[in-house]
Amino acid sequence: MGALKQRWTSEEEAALRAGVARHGVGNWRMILNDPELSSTLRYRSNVDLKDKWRNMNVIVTSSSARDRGRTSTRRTRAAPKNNDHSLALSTVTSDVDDEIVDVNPIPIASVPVEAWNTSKSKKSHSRLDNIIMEAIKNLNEPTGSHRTTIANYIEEQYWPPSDFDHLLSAKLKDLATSGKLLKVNRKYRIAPSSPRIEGRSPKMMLLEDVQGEPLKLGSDASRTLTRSQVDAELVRMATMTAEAAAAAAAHAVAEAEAIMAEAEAAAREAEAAEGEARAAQAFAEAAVLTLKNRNSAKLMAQA
DNA sequence: TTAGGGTTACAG
DNA sequence: CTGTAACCCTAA
Repeated sequence: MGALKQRWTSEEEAALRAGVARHGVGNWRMILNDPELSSTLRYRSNVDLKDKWRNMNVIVTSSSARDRGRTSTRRTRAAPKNNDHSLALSTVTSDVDDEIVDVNPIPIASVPVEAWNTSKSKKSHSRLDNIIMEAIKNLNEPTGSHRTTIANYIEEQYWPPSDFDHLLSAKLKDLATSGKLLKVNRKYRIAPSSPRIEGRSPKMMLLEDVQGEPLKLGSDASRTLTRSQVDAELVRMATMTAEAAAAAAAHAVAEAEAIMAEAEAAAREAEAAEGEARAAQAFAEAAVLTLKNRNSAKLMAQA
């Protein structure tokens, strides 16, 4: 058969990175079983994953991490010792210069109880806010997620305090009224508005925010239709007829495609540079992957 | 199934 | 020819 060397695409690499970030190094089969990743990696075997991961790391250890491994000394942030694993972000922060990459088979983060405290919330971002946003984002349900689903997700990822459910309800309500979340039919989704950073190189933007909006791939402000509007349309789809929803979905997909292309360009650009640019590339690739999956979800929603 | 050593294909 | 990436083999 076509026994030609099948070179890895950036999508596949992104999927692999995301998979490693999610399930840890060595759990290749688990990565392949991941519903989000299995579609992109469907032509790869667990051995392929292993080999590819080895190759990618060989590159890092032999070329750049040889002298000053201090490449990833950024993103310090006196935050809790809790790794955010929203996308392939943990990969970004941890394995860039390390031969022994993250060994967290299950990304459980023990969050100190104080961190959950909502009493002195700064009105904008609290720890729980970010976790909720991340949960909704990762749950990736096109029509939004129920409170119980969100709670379930968070409980799997963290160790929330016993009164967590109460806190969550309050926070969700809070976020909904403040406009950061949209509540549609008892389901919550990310609100379509998010301030954009402009006039910077894609690399910079990608490296900037980790806590706010992981999928903020800049310069959509320059486009006529922004992602915000796409999201708004998605919300409207919930109350649309099938035809109208299909049209809106097609529109949304087209838009996502443009963003994906942009992310790919950013990834390419990052590739040229060294060190932290690598992190940016990984992030961009992960973003591309996520958008792709979102596309599938959107298409299914209208079927 | 995985880790690691080895081999083949391809690019420079 | 040399280095790299994809692929293969096998012990554990």
